[in-house]
Amino acid sequence: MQKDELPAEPLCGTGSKAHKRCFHHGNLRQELIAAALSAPDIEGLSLRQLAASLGVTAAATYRHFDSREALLFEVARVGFDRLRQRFSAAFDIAQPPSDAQEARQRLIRLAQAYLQFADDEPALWRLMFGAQAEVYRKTANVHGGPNSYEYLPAALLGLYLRGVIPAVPHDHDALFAWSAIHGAASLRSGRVPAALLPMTELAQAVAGRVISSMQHQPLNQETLT
Amino acid sequence: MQKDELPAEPLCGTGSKAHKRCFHHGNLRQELIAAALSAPDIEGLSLRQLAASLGVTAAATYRHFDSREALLFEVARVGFDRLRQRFSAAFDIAQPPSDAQEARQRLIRLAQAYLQFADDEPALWRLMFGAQAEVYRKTANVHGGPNSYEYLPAALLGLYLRGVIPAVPHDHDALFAWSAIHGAASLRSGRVPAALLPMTELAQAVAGRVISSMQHQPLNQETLT
DNA sequence: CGATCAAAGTAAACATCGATAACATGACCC
DNA sequence: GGGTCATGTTATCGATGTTTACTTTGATCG
Repeated sequence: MQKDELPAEPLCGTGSKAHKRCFHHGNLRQELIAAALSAPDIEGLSLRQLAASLGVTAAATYRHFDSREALLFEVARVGFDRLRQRFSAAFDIAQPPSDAQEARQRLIRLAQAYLQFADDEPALWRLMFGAQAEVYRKTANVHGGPNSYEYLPAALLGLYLRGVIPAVPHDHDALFAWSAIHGAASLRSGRVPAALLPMTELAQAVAGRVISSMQHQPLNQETLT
Repeated sequence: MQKDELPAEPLCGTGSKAHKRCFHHGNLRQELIAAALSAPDIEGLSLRQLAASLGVTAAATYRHFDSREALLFEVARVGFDRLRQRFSAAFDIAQPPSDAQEARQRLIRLAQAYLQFADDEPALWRLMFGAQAEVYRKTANVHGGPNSYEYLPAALLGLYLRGVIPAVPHDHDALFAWSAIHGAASLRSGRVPAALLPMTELAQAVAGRVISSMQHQPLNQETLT
């Protein structure tokens, strides 16, 4: 895949400065995580097979992780960090958008980053947002820097700042936007035929409609809370 | 739970009229499905435990299902049928909405049915729309009657017929609406805090915004395809 | 330099799982 | 009443996650 994000874990010696590596296999911990990351089905992977693929016994994994779950937990952590990196590439959260057009593009790029991630790393995506999402989501941001969850509200606020939408976005607007983007990614990941259009098109369709939903005050009949 | 939907499977005798039951355990097939339906984690259930809970050996299940997957497949079928029942209770697809207000309420009720289902039967929901969604979705409508997937387009068309939205809904509109509703259910099912507001509120917020996104023609800058 | 000792591997075992094969039984039909 | 076949049981297999006991390794220090 690519070089990984985790800081080098404690090597062998306790107090001394980090030498090269310890002995035996090297730092198995990282390799286990890396191997798991590139597995076609992360949630369903077998510890024994994973260990064997690294030329190591299954029991060796328990020197580095309490359980299979604990390994997946660390894998999910890497996943959330990768997602955050993609978000940070979509726009600089510290800088307001230059104009209305840029404000729109930010939301589109954000949606596209989300969708592209699900496309690029489907197994990792399923681990992070699948059945066990509740568990793994906790790992979302132990890291420093801006939180993954800050980007969407920031993008929506940018739309207001540049006059694209008439009111400060409500919490419900952010939830709605997240739902729409996440739902689109989920349907696409599930190969729902309608969601399999070219991704830039999908990102624009979703982001554009999210913006459209906020462009006019809710009409008289139903208050949208 | 409730009495189940599947027609009584072939009893013991081939040709005769249905007597009481066959012998041994009775119609194990139905009871396996029923027991699986009420398991706290359907995807993760163990055939052996399930069989044991019915006082039967694990091997007995293979008289009725080719594999564990085949059982889950049938469970998913029941799930999709239950979901369709909820949809059909939301509105009569054969009847156009009486007026604009009713057209709106139809979409809200549809969203609420979807969300309520995910709330009421979370394990079944995860089976149907989780990691293996692609597999199980095929079971969605073997049944007769209107397909689950027809309700959403019908609701959107109703909005147009009653003048709530100015144009015939595009396929992308239906995809967007589904994404938003499905995404909201997914976030809620994953206990994302923001999605844990009272469900009627959530349904209104989502459906209202879906409608709002279609109430005005897309503005000049981005064609929304 | 060599003894020490903890970190990091192995090997073997256990319980559980899905799945299969061989056998047993009892309901039904002629 | 005997045959037959659907439906159960028992026994077994290979794979899995996990634990235990043992061994190996090499960094550390007197």
